[in-house]
Amino acid sequence: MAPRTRKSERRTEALSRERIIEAAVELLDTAGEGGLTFRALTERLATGPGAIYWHVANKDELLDAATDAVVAAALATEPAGSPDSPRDALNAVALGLFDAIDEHPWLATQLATQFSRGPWKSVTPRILESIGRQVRALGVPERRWFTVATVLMHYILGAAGQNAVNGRAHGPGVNRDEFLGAVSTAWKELDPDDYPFTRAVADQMPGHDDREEFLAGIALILAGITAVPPPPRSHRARR
Amino acid sequence: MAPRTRKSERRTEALSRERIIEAAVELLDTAGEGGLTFRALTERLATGPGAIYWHVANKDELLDAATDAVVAAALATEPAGSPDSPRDALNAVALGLFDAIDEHPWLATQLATQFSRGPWKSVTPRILESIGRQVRALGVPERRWFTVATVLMHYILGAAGQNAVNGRAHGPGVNRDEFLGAVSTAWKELDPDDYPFTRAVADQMPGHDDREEFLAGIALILAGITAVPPPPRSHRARR
DNA sequence: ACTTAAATTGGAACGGCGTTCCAGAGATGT
DNA sequence: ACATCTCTGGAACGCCGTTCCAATTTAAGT
Repeated sequence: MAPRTRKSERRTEALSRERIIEAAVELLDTAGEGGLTFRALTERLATGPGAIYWHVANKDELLDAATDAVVAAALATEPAGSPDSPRDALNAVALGLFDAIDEHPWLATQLATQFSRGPWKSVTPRILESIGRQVRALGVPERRWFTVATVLMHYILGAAGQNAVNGRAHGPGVNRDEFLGAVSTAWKELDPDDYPFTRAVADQMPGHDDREEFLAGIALILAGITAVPPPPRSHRARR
Repeated sequence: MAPRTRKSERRTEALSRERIIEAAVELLDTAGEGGLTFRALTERLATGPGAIYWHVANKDELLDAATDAVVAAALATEPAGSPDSPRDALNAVALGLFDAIDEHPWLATQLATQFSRGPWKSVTPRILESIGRQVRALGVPERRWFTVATVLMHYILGAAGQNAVNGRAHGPGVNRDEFLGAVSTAWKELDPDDYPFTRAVADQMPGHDDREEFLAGIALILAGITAVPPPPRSHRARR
């Protein structure tokens, strides 16, 4: 068979796992979730698929690594000795994730799908740890650590992902206010018999400030912590 | 050009959007998220792609429809006049979603990605309405409806999705307890300096009952409702 | 009953994706 | 100089969602 022709010269700057992950993040940021393909990656890195597969097992691992890198960076900001209260520190962690998801909208989907597959891998402990430390600092009894941290984590990721979507462009010239207004009016056209609640909240949606609403949710959960906790386990008020 | 040869006879039972969605759900249930392909669908329905595309715009719409159908069915159970307290009714809604996600594990991913794209379409108001009605019945002041319902929704969907993953097979002969045990031991091998909290909660994870833990999270949020609400809006303590 | 138009079907083909394969170029040691 | 190992990137494979369109069934008009 004919010998393969080698045309281009070898890369000058060596390929590395870090460079690949970095390029993947940039590609996801600029071209969206569907923008990360091995072909786009090979073009951007001026190489071939085999070179990438030498450093990375497959696309899932690459996505995991990109997610982990961005989340780690988001949680690493504000490390130094800010003598804030645990509440403020928790809000800072939450807003850090909020901003990271806002800046990299693909994170929302990626975190969700990563939770739904190999959920307890690298990124989950990272987030749980950051939240959990503040939960512990708040004086929550250890028995309830898991419940409280889990509630906070799910709310933070869910709400941040939701709000990140609101702020994105949904077509040419559609900004956040227009988008939320469109949703609001769409909800007000729902059947009054089937959707009384949704119609009622449709009014208060367009006006609110995202971060404030987000923090209000966290405050609500924290208020639940200080309230009388239900007895240990399987011991709720009965008889 | 040569005339196409027509070999098989036309379907006896007519194809319809409902039949396609039904087949899609079955395919997702049996073969997993990756199991739904147009080729598998054409084989199962004994037809061709064009026939399916006549009834359904594309795969995303099909996934949306499948998700909506399953969620609607889950929320439609327990309609009749059970004179439960709003708390019990809310728990019932939450457990309905919990069970639906447990029975159709692809729902977790699908709901998450659907939230991250056209988030305010059909399925979101459906869930928000079911939760919101109970929030209203609980006597929550209208100003806080959106916050409370949103917190509950994000927690319910996040935690239910997470727990659904735990219960699934992750390889041959790996059941829930083994899986959680493996996660627990993996967490206990994390760096004690970097992950003190995660290591601490690793112990209490394998033992707990899923539903009880799930409901404990909801109870925590509900406890926050009755606690003193933070001042109206844009009025938090500053300066 | 015959004709005609519209609704519906399903086979073939297209472009793009993740992935695999492997010849060979650079580096390194002998 | 050679042998060996690391790393590269072009070509090709199989599967995917989707499109195209001839063929067929159904419905309507006469």
